[in-house]
Amino acid sequence: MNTEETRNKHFIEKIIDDDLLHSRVPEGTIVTRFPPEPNGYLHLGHAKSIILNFSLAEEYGGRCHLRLDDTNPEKEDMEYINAIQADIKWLGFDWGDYLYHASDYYQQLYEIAVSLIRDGKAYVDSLTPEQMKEYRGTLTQPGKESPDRNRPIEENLRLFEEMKAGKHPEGKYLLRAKLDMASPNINLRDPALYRIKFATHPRTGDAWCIYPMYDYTHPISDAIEGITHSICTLEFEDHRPAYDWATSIDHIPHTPHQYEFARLNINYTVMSKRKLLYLVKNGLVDGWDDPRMPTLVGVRRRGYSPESLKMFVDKVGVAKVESVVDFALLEFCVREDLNKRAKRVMAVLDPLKVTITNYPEGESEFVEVENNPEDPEAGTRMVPFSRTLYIEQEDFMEVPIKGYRRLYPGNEVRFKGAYYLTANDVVKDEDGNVIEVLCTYDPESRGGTTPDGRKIRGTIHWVSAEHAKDATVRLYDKLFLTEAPGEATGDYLDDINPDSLITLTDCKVEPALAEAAPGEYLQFMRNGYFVPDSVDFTADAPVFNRTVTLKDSWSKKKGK
RNA sequence: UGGGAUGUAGUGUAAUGGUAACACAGCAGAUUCUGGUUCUGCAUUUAGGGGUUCGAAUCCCUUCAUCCCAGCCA
Repeated sequence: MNTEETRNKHFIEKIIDDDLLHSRVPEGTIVTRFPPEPNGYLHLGHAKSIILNFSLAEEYGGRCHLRLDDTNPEKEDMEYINAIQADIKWLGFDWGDYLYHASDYYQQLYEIAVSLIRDGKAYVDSLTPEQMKEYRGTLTQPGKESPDRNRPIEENLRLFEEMKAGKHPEGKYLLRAKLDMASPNINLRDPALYRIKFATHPRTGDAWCIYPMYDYTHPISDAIEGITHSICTLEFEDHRPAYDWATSIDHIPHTPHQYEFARLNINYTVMSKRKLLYLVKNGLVDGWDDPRMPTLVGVRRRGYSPESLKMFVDKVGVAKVESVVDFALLEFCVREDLNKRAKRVMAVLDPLKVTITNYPEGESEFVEVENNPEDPEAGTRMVPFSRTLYIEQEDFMEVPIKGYRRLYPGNEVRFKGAYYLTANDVVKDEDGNVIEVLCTYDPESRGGTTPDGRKIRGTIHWVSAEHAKDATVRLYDKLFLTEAPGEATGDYLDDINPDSLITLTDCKVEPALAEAAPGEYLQFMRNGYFVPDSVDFTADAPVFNRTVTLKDSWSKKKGK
């Protein structure tokens, strides 16, 4: 639901308001539905549709059905049917008792088709696919009527019955609606209603060998379920007349209406099932749930929260303009949400050893660090501190650049929650690389403040060397290098980002992180938001995925 | 080029005849035990051309641009 203080209603809400005002809604309540075809995993584009449909139902006190649109057994699979349900639940929506499948209506759909034939409104056609194409005409030229268009009703009835009984091979016959072959709208040039397919359906098995088409099934399914507002994407605008035709067939119990909105497009990614499937099948990613994928299983494993997705969809809005949303908006929403809920912890991704020369050898202590400055309820935790620590390589410069306020010789910085340290000397390897920084600490600064109240410009994170756990950290970046993958060369694969995944294996993390729970939202202080990987994380070998970086104004400034 | 739709800052979305706005992105600055957060400020917008009107993003005409449709896919 919309959590903004106020937001202008979008055009679908305005339509609903108007329908409610004029009592055009049976039962006085709206009914929406999310109708995916179970032929792949759900992605961010589906999330927009799911959130739109379910939120509308919540907002108006109506209900939202989940209907699996399973009318093409060649493409559909139980794997997808299950995954879709899991994804919707993860998003936080519940269809309650209203789980349906288009296949639930096969018998009814069949009977309606028979009545259509009886009424002379549908006929069995024997045109081959090639002839069909030819007879259909073109965008600028009307089609012509099939010789079978005036087949006697009795014969149509008999043939359709034979189709259903499996007496004819695939492609031999087709049941078509008798509409208008000269219509400028090609969807009205006697659309196919039923085709023969000897395929095993994931739910009905081999019970049927004729399967109803989308333009016939979808509107009638909506009508049967009492859907009031059937919301779909823009490319179905041309199908609305077919939708209206189907819902006006005699004895259809109710007349739903279709409204179209613009699908969600995001730059730097691809959203078509075909392309995503290709990435998976060819090992360009590690599966549908690869954290770089725009699939719901992918972003979930990446560490995006359902709330951040809802915020994103809310900010994107609902309109009829074909648009491409900036990836940065998605990342903003993720940060915005995670900032409130992520537990702050310290993890060093690129370790550099620091030794405190005036800290007693062999000793250690615990310092108290807050879990989330944004959330007073989050409390604090105790983190071990000792003579030898790790900090980020980035946080030390032997010769500091302008504006640098981290550790450098002679500079005093605060080690988060612990003490003030001053760098005095470095140890180098034979190549001249700094491999260790020698510091002294001020025992008076324990807890991060001193009695004299002196100001410290820099605060950096750290872990105690002897207490730290080794961890693997996966840094994810955009899957594509360009805003519109494939736009320049015609092949989206040309724009794949070779560095979309960087795996760091020598990271040092706070000991408590070994007990992190997969899916727990974390912020590695100053590094970004991370989540334990839901597949590979173990206490012995922790693996973390970077969800999103922190906003970073320093690297920009530094680059100038 | 037949039909259907759509054009508002860089991006997305409001404003439906009465001061063009919100968010993201960008750029400054302040605050800060995260160069994060928070706060403040700045720059940038009605596709073009006509018309109606005291007044037009909004109404009319026209041009242009973009998207969708010729599956026995959804």
